[in-house]
Amino acid sequence: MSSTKDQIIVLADELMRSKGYNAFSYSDISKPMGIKNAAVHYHFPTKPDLALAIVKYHSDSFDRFTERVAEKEALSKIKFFLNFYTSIQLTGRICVIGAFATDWNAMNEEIQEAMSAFTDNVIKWLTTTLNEGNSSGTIHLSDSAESEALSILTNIFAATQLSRITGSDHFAAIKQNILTRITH
Amino acid sequence: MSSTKDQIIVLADELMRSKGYNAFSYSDISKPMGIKNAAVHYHFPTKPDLALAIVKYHSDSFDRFTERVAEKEALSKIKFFLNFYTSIQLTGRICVIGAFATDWNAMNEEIQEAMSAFTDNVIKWLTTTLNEGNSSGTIHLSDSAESEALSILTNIFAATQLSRITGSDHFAAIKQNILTRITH
DNA sequence: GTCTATATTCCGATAGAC
DNA sequence: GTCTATCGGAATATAGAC
Repeated sequence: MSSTKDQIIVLADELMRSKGYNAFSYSDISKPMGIKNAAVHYHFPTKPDLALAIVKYHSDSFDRFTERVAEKEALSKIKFFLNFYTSIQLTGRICVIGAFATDWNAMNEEIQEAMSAFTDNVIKWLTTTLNEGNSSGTIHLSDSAESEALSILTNIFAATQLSRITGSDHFAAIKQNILTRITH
Repeated sequence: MSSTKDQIIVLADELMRSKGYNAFSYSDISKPMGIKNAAVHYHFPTKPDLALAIVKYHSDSFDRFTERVAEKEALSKIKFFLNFYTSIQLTGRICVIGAFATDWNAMNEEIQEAMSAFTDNVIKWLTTTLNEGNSSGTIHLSDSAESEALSILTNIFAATQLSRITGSDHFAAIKQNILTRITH
């Protein structure tokens, strides 16, 4: 049981990450939900309001993710992170970071700031986790932890994009390459 | 001196890679060029025609690039390739691969096939070049050449996206990380 | 909180003159 | 090859009843 408002966010997020922000409309949300355009506008008066809600949705989801894996070993945390992207790829979507980056100049400042804060959070978590694993010996770093974090993040989120164009085999190869790199 | 048609393609490409395909309109092209909507439609009857022209434009540009560097040493080729992305980043745009990937499900089959062929070409060139450098000893590979090619490509094209959100320092770090990886 | 109805604007696209 | 003029449609958004 989730509220109409929550259902709208989930659906809008799916649309955003499959067709792009400017390719979906309020009726793409209202029709499959069996409600009217005006009902969506009641919950989210403007489309930027909807975009902002999508950012917050991902920000909250990521916070829950980090809490869920907090007690696990570092390399295991990274694997859970990468497996999350596998589920994105399997459903034909792309990572929210790339989706917003592409439409960046069509977004207002409030949305941009929320996305920046969220993305910085992801990078910080990756950096900290890589350092953890490096200290305990399960992860091997050949550059600074932050540089490796940026490398891994761009690898995996771009892999969801690239595999749309060239096929899912490339996603698997990129994911494996990351694991090979940090464990050798 | 370039034709109106060529100027339209260049401008449409800039718009596509700064605002996204569905965020720019025919008047975004005609107004700055000082012509009318109908003139753009004369050269490109439909918007998908314009998108297809953008793909061909990049495909031709890439072919000219590979010819230009053909006689250079492998590591030097890779550096030219990465420097090309630096110029993309400096102008605030993103790589065309990511731009089309995000709007993938809003594109017709003809465009998708052209983009797939172009992207495969880029991957093949990277793979061949990495093998070249590995044989001559200037490039170090710790995985298959194709996996490393995919890793480098996703790193650098996603870096143009990520740096929009978190700043240009991250682009520099990712680029440096690639070079460190293949030379150590 | 959802509805009907509608306002407004913009977009992609076309016809026909020059 | 570019223009004026315009069409049809879709999109965001709002007013007011229920």
